[in-house]
Amino acid sequence: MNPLNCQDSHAHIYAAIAAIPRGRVASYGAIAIRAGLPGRARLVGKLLRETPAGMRLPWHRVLRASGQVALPPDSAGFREQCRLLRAEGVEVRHGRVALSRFGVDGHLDRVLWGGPDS
DNA sequence: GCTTTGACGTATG
DNA sequence: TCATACGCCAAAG
Repeated sequence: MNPLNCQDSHAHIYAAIAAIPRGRVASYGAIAIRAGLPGRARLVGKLLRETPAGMRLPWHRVLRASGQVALPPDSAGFREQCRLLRAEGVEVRHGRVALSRFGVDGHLDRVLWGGPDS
């Protein structure tokens, strides 16, 4: 395979995140899987960390598998994420979201997220 | 080139 | 619910 593969991975990850419906959330692992990189959730986090501010990406919809926000509770990013989520109608309790209700990778919804038919 | 670090995940107790 | 252990891999030192 090409050494340029990692670049390709980035594109897939961005696409996966951009595909999260408004008012829903997805875990890093789910993003990784959708990007064709199972088991590489850390790469997703790495990428988001390095993502420039000018990027129009719904990064706030990406949470841990536990539903917890992956940023330090005392950081500005944490508050920003909670704010953006609530603005979309997602309930955030003590830095956590009920994936059973809002998670795209939950049980509801390969249908909701996968697209029209997948 | 080896070691450490990290916006993670799953398994166990 | 919390803590510990291990797997994963790119980037930085």
